[in-house]
Amino acid sequence: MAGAGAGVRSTTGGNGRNGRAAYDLPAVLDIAVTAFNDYGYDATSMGLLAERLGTSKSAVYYHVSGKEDLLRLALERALGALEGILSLPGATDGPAEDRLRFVLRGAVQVLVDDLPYVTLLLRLRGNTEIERSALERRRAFDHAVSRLVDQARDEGSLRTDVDSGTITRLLFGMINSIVEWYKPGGTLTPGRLADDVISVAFDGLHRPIA
Amino acid sequence: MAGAGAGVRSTTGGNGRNGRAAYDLPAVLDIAVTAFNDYGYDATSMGLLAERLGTSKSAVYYHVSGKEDLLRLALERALGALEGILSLPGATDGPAEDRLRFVLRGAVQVLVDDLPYVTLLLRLRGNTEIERSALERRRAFDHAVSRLVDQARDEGSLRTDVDSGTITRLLFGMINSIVEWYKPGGTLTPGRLADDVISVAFDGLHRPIA
DNA sequence: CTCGTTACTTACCGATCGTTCAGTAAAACT
DNA sequence: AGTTTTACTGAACGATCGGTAAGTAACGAG
Repeated sequence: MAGAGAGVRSTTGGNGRNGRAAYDLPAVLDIAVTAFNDYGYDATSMGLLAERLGTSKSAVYYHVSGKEDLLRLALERALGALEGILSLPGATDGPAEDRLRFVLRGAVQVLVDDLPYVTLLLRLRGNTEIERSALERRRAFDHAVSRLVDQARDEGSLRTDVDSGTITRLLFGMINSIVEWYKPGGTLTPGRLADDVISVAFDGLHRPIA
Repeated sequence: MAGAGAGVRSTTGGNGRNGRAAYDLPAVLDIAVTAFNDYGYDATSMGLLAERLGTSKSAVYYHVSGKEDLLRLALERALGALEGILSLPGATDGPAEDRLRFVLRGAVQVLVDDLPYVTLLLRLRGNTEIERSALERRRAFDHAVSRLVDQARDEGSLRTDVDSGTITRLLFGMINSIVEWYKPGGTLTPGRLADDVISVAFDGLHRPIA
């Protein structure tokens, strides 16, 4: 066993089958995603990943088919979490403004829960097929929220003097920026963060009338 | 003269001195920044830049000392434009809320005017010394805006139930997201965009009371 | 113990990266 | 014309990249 790394072995002493104990794939993915966010996907070498895992480059290839496979797995996790929001009852039943609030709150929650994974998703540029298909799914999610904004407008809840596409984009701009500055574990809890985001988005920066 | 590219020569037939006419450095920078944004700084090769310029790789090195030099020049332009806002009279005189509105409007204007340059700045990760020093200047700008938010709060213009740091970050999240979706030349003019941003930021998404 | 399966290790491959260098074409100056 | 200065060309450098091949150590099953 070479290297000075921690050695992220499977916590289960064995896998119930023959052979040596394997590295924990989720742990491998965690380290890969962190590195991708630190240095950028392209600038992160498989050698660096292996070093951080305390193993060799080719050992990584035993678990994943290649660098793009790591990216694909990570993006799947982020997209799955986001898409899951839309199928919850709170996103499908009730007045449009309530559903919009529910989805936005859920998005903040997912952002915080899977911070590095969503960070990776939000920084994609779409230069490979994997990135393009992930971006397409992300656009589908954005579009679903955009429809909620339209419905809330139709129901009279939202202002009509600003284009609804602009509103949706500014909304996502605000929410997505969270991955660039939020540090979990501080005094700002995820729940309070979601409250603040929703409140600022709907009521603005001015002091409340009441 | 090899290559099939456009050949971005200096528009001035000569430079008033000896020797051949040179490539226009600003034009070279434009192409470099566009490529950096398309593929990411690391994934953009000097070979690709040369190809887009209709030149050879080594010809680029006659004008710039290296890849990082291109990054440095580009970031200098973006940061200079942003910092310029803060020294204008509108940013230094008057009530804090007015100054805040002025700076936010100016930031939107700079974002649109120097879109690719600011885009590059906003995507930095800070892995080289050049990136780190640019990020420090960007943080200084952010901090100046944060102080304006604090002053506006002290003057009673802004809500006090949300942390001012959170407010500043959400504000910048909204504004900075513009580089990810705004396409100049459409029906949404820069001035209207700035109006919408300021209006949504201060008054929120709800329909106006009046 | 032996055997089969799993999980690696070391060494290496071709390709591409940023960068350099010696030579040369093109313009202005005399 | 010849000279000087500027702007480039083509080829190559060492380093590093993602990925592979062949051999081996570690385990469970019999």
